[in-house]
Amino acid sequence: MSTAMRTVTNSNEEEFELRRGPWTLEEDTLLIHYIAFHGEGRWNLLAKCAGLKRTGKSCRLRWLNYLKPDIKRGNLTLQEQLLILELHSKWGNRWSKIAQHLPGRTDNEIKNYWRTRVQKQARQLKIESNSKRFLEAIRCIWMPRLLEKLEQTSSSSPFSSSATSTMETQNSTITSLVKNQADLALSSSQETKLMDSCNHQNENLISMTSSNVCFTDSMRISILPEISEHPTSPGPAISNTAYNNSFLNDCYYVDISTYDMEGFNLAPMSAEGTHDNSLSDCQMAENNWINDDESSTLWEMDELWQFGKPEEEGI
DNA sequence: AACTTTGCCAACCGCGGTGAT
DNA sequence: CATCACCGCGGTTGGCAAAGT
Repeated sequence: MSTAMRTVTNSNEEEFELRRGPWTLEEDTLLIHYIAFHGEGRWNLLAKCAGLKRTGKSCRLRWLNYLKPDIKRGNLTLQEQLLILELHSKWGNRWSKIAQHLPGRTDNEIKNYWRTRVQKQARQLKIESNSKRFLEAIRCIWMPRLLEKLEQTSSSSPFSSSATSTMETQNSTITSLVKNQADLALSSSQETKLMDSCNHQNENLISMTSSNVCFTDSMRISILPEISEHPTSPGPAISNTAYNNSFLNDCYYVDISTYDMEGFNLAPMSAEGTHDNSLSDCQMAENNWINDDESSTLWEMDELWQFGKPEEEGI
């Protein structure tokens, strides 16, 4: 039987065909017009009244994830990625809740992003995507990297990228926050201290210089406005966000000076690179997990290796 | 060029919460 | 209070396209 059509027998009523699978243009039009006149909600009733041979659920999903006028299309911007990372660290797989803070983005889209991009990295590192270690990697490497990239794009071509063509409100808010944070961080010349998880592992692989991103209790990234439990439009209010994850209680210093974003394409490792042969054991990530134009790869092989190593030292 | 693998995303499914009866 | 229907959420799957071999 075709997967696009299933016969459903209703004990009380006539047998009718219930469509499944991809929506047709005609169905979309029907749904759009019906909602335009009658509004959304009461999905089962809506499906019947609109003459759609779909379940209410299906209609709701189609509307919310695809047809709704304010749905945003295209790659997630750096800001959006940052938001997702941040909010996920806060709320976990509460996709709907997270989506409320990304106007025009659906929970489905965010969920897909997480599964295809983020969890993929965890798989390749052979660590649990919800493990402390991976969360640390996200916070200590990925988010600072996004921040730096944001900093670069906002200063070099503030009006050119799609990142600035969408999410204008959040963009200006986050960008300014990011800038402040970056300035703050970069002005710090404190003694370098490696992240806990990187502490005793191949320290020579990460050359530290005087410019470091410094995350301390008092100035944790703060890239994001305080996100309320009940989001209000247009955008979240601004205030400092303190990370309360226990594993972040330590002060993390992440050297970003060694992360050459422009040349950061994790091209196939050269044999004479700085990397241990044992890297091959680690099934390192390929070079394009955030591979659209504006969000080049943010992982460095060295860093991945640090996090990809088996749990040790009581982390 | 043909085949296989991988990535992506739309859509479906099952479950739990909630309100109406 | 119990039951039912509906709704929303999160997990999972299927199918298509691109990339790789």
